Amino acid sequence: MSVRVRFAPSPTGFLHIGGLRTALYNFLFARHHGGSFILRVEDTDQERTVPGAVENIIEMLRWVGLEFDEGPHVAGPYGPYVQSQRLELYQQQVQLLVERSAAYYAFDTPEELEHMRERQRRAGIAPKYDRFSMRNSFTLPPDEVQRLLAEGAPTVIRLLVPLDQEIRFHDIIRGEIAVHSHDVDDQVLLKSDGFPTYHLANVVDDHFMRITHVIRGEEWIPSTPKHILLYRAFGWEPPQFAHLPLLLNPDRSKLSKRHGDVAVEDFRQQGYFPEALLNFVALLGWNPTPDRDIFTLDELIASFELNKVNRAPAIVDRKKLDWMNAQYLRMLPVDRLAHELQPVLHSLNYPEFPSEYVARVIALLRERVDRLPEIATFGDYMFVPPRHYDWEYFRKYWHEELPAWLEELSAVLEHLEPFVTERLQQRIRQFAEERGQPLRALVHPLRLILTGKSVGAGMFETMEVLGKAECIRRIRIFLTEQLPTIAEQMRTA
RNA sequence: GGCGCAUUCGUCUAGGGGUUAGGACACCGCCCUCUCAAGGCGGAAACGGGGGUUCGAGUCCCCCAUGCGCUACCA
Repeated sequence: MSVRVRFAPSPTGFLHIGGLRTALYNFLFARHHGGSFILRVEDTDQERTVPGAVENIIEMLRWVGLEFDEGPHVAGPYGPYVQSQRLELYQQQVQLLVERSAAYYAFDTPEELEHMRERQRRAGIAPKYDRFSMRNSFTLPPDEVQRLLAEGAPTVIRLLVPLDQEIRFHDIIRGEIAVHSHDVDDQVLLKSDGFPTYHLANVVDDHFMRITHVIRGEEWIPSTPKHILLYRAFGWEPPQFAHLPLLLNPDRSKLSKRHGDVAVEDFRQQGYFPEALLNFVALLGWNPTPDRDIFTLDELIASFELNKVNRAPAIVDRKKLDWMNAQYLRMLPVDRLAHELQPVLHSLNYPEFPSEYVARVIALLRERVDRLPEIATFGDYMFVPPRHYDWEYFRKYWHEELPAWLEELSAVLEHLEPFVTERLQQRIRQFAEERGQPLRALVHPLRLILTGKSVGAGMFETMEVLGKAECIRRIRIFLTEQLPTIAEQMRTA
């Protein structure tokens, strides 16, 4: 039987990186075994469903390169893939359970349930549906039950959990897990609005969609016994289970927005590469080989093994993501990067530049930043003349004769051909030596004049990319507009 | 409270009876150097505690502690 797995988000918000990892592991498992990767939308809670959430989830997964084989947007033989479109199926199936006495009707109001829990809390016992004291088909006479049903009174259907039984199941990641039926609640299966709860819909769909492996978050471990009970009651073979460890904030709390960005969309917006984000998230809870950290999707697929996934939760470390993204920034082809940087340059209102030029700037600066968009800000001087100068830096290398040298150097550069790194290096070094100065006495002022900053790529490489005309222009502007006043300050200071 | 899951450097992890407990990020130092990076070299840094089992436990078992999850007509 071929492997079939599903990613089953509820459309209640944006895809966050925990969801991304769950989707990724499902995807890796499916691809590794040549199986199918299915999207199923679990929108059984009318109140919490957020319009547009499904589209966002699909778009984010597509952005990182995870494509589904079946789902609401691609169809498939086991649809519909949206639970709100399968209500009739759940209702039919749960009816079977009632007929087999594996489930029963209950008529309690929310207030009655609240009172029950209040009593239990005061008595110091675990809150759990009390089958024998509430209003349901156990406590009510049959004709009364019939009457309530006929009247259309608010009704739910609950799972009849066996009284004294150990429920056990095997988890691929964690091994045997056992829970006593005492500790399993008579879970609502069909809500009074006719919608199924997660538990019912999940089991029914996994069965009819022929899901072979359920790979989901650890928070589902406590309800898996209910699912096992349902499979038994239906007489179906349960799928295999694998519960993934949680992803945590740096303070070990459950991943949340309050601790920074968690939505995949946020990372995209900040200029992280999809490859880097996916690579990073893949290594939270699993690693293909301990000797390196950078893997292609194909490599991840080839080495993925569910039973090698860790059991302990993992903390999301932004620093490592930054490092990983930087690795990709250095190895991705510059023409792609240039293409992606153009919109950023545009949004910053920089003039238009040919991709050829943008590519050269990227090659020049990519080792100095973590994310592509930073090139536009860190290297702003490659696109517009410096507007601010780091005078502190300038002061450090100030020399009485600097104004004169700059005049002379400007003339020298005018005649330098070709205007390339090696020639610049050689000529400026010679220029400094002729004046009994170390190279840095010229390079630093030049850097300030050309870039406004104290940091950046190699000066000669930078000059070559900037081009002769622009270099000379910036020196001339500096000489006439900045130097007269600044020189005066330097002398008096 | 009950039930469940988990526990190796600060973080991600390798390890599955015999290891100087390895790698990566971050951190510190040195080298390189026109600055900043990158890179190279080096450093500091971990098996939560207690009992067992065994000739021998990070590795197996039990207890405790701690953390997290679940405990809805949410998923």
